[in-house]
Amino acid sequence: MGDEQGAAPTKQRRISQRGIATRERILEAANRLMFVRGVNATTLDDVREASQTSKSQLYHHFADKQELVRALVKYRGELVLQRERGGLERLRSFSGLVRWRNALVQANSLNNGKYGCGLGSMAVELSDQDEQARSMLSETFAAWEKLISDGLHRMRESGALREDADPEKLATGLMAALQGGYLLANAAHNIAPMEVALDMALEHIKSFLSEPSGEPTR
Amino acid sequence: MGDEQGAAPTKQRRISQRGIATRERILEAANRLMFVRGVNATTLDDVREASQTSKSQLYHHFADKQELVRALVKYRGELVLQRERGGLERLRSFSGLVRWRNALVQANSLNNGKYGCGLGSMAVELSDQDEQARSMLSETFAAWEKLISDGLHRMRESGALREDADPEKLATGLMAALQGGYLLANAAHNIAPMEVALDMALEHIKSFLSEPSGEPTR
DNA sequence: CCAGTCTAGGACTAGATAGTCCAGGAAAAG
DNA sequence: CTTTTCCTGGACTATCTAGTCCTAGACTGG
Repeated sequence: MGDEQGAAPTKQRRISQRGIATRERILEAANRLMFVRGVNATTLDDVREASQTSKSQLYHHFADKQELVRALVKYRGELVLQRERGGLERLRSFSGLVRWRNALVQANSLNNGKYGCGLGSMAVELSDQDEQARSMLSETFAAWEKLISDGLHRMRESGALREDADPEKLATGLMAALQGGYLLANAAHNIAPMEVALDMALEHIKSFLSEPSGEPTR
Repeated sequence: MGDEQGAAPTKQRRISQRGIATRERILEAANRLMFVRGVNATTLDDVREASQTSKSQLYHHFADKQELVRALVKYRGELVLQRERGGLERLRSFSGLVRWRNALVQANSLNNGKYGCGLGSMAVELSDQDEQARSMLSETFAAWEKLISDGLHRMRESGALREDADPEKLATGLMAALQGGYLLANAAHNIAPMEVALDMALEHIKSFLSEPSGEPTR
């Protein structure tokens, strides 16, 4: 992932606190605007205005719009992964997954599912347009899935999950249900499909829980 | 959705075969281009060139780009529903679902999952941009889900599916898995996540099958 | 075959948008 | 305090794109 912002390797730029803050302000504004309007429907002038900066600053910190978008992909990816690490890093039980599900649903129901997943929508918009962005997004999804599958591995090692459970596949299925849920909820302006989808995926995982006493699933 | 092309209601336009063919050619070209590049990244000049028509024809048949896009949403929706009707209308068994799954996977693997679902990608791109397009897409998704849930209802009535199965929820879950699968496959340029996601949803449905043990699934 | 209406072609315009440039100001270095 | 380097502002340009307009040709009904 280590790609520099276009600065020559020999000539190292001094970068001041103010500069860093400006760059951050631009990214933050781009993130906000492009989340609601989409990447292609957001102009640099929109970003400039919302970030209280100027054209030359934009082009000082980012070579062109494509680089800004790529930086945003990275930025948003890190935000999501950081948030998800909080909810998944210590995942050790099925009830932890349920709590994770509830947090996502609640977060998305604040705006009635209106805007979908920040990563998923970028993936749809950019995949056929910017190969580098696509591969970064793909890696981010993989890292996100790994947070889930790591948790499922822990559950399997602790005996909560049966041996024949495949954490990677379960994580992929859960992620697909999540993304599909976001998409349908966004289209319908209704959070329900997202809940149904996540519940399906959780039910599927549940069917791999070890059965200390009770019936298998139902 | 009977909205006229801007013509006054009293004055009805004659429309010739040639005109119909031109309109169709435009829609077909827009469909093709916007499928691979996305709606916003496709210009009217692209459409004009690809359809071998001219600006005035575009604006003769469609009031503006928004109307063209809306017509495309309808057009593509009808295409998908027609295709899906073929695969789902006579669905009566689990193995029918498996065949349906295989057909979708095979169709999408032709281009390595590169372009996702024509409806899903439009939904992501247009939902926050054109309320009317969003609601049409939402209705199309609902109709698609209904094709599935109708099949599941038939399965329940015939006793293949248990009484406690909820066809609507199962259909929503399957649709979400499908859309999420498309999205992840598109981002990864790899069909595998779509297969995993669909298999999860089918497995979930399978868990609601009546159990006279040996139910052949393949 | 004539008139009126529909269809086609493509040049043209207005506006938006990505990207450039340069002058002035702020911050660090000595 | 002076110099150098970096940061900021915003006017400016070239280009792209949606949308308009005018002319010519084709079809249909009488």
